[in-house]
Amino acid sequence: MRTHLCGDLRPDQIGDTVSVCGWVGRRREHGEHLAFVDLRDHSGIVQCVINDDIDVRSEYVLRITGVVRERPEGTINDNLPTGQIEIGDCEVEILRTATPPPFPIDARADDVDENIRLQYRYLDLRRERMQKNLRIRSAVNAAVRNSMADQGFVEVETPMLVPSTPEGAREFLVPSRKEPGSFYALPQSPQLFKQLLMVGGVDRYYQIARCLRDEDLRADRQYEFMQLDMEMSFVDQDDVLEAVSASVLDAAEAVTGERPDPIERITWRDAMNRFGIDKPDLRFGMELRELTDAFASTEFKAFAGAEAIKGIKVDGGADEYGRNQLDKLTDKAKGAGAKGLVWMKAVAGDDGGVRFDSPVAKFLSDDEVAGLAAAMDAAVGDLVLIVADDWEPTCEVLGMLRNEIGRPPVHQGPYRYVWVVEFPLFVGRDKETGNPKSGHHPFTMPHPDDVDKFESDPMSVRSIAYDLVLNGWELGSGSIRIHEPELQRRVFAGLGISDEEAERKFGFFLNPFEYGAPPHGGFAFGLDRLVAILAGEDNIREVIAYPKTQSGQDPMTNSPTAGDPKAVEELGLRIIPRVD
RNA sequence: GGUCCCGUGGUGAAGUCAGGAGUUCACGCCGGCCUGUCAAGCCGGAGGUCGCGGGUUCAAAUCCCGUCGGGACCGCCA
Repeated sequence: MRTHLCGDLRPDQIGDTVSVCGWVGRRREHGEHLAFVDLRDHSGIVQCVINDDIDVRSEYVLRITGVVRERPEGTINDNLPTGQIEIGDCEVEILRTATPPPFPIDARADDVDENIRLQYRYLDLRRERMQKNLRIRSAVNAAVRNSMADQGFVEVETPMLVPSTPEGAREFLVPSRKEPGSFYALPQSPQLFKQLLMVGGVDRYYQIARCLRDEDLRADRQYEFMQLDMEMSFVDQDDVLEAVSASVLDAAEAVTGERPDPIERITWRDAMNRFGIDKPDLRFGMELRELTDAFASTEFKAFAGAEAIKGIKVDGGADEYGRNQLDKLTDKAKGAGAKGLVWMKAVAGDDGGVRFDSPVAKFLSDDEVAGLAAAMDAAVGDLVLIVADDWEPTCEVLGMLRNEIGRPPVHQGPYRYVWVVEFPLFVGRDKETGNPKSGHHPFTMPHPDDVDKFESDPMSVRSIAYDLVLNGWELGSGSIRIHEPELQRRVFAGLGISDEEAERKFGFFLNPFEYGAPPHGGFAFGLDRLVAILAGEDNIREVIAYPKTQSGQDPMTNSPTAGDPKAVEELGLRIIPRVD
């Protein structure tokens, strides 16, 4: 039907008779004998000069055959890639008329209520921004596939109907018709299957896998999302990190044309100490500073005896933050679990040095003030925020404040990838049993140097688990897995899981290891998140063709919908009336 | 489960704090004029249950209560 794409026409084609197909964008009519029509397809727009009085309206679908010609002197449009030429002597074929769209099919729809964009997603997708995002996504998928294939990985599909597993994210359940009362689950990840592929001798597996989790939605979370899922046999952590790095950097290069620097590494403990979070955003400073020593012998009660005292400095923030805003920051800090927040404004002292304006200044000695100014490297006009508490909450609260105050939108600025390694094996404790909980999952390899601390100090045991972080978003995580039973038993013991319980909960998964599980490890990273950041979006819905809203609905199809009573009955289900 | 923000012709906004006739602006739509525009221009016109329900009031887009929908975040996401 067509010889060229609209956006591809250039002065090279001058004199050629071409056919293009697309949608009518803007029209500029000058009476019966002259009209300019911008014809649009996914490649861009081209101006067609129509000398008939043919009636073409917004979003009509046309096939136009005409001659490419140079635009007359003074009518070149530098804002368009096709702006040097136009199509004249146009023969217009209306392939389909159209009712006017509810919103303009151009950048102005960026401001349209997202619900309306999603209701008419097929129109939204016609826009340049969405076309660009879909193509970036496709390029990332292709680059990742190429990269994995180049590295000797084998693409294997795993089932979508899987057994329900006891722990982890809430699953979507699928009722079985043949066995009423029984359910499949949709996979929250292919974890079980990929590790068994290693037992199966696949050696290097990957899959662009759809994962489903019935958890609340966010800017970076959808019910369904895509992961580059991979697993490798006979490897250590470096092998996995290198393989993942290669595919991520290949994908980034495919989109931006520039290969990022090798990805730096930081330990979990350093990340917490310096940034107060396990997914640090390295694009800006404001690092946490250590103040524990500076207040080692303080009389100030809020600081005395605290396990950790740390601060962050807001450059020039003294004037910017009034009492009102400081109160809000304090509320936020308390909301995050802090006992309180100490703020100090650096002002000029009588001796030319720095002293601090603060409600607590009077409790601090001259030595402490000097130590604080030095440790924070505070200059006149700076705002210092200090938290004193146990080590982890101190870090977390300041990390939250650091992000709150200094963090740019996720897509902005340079791309800062970072590996966070040596995550703790256990994180927190179960509210009911008091047992430690797995940081990553129960099959994660403990750090070999820490194995003897299992019983004496379990919470300090590190693991061979790692996250990949980009601009403060967790792209993904992985670990080296436990492949031999004695170590697995010790980890289960640390988690408070007995042999019987382990057999009951995880037997189906671990018993196959008895037939010879190779040492193995793997990783999975979220493609939606990577694509969103590479596309300059701060919301993964913008890079998903048909996303759901925060309440899990699709305004275009109105799903979820009530189940057909017959179908429900056939599944052996009965709907319980909702009680509020 | 919680905190905060938003909902006004097809679209985007102003109006809401401080109640007084569905008022205004831009885009779009319909009709007319117009042979070099590109956010075309000029003239005219149509189009709204101010998300929904209740309350207060002589009077509600505006105040109060509830509810629905959207968004950001906390919880949750081994």
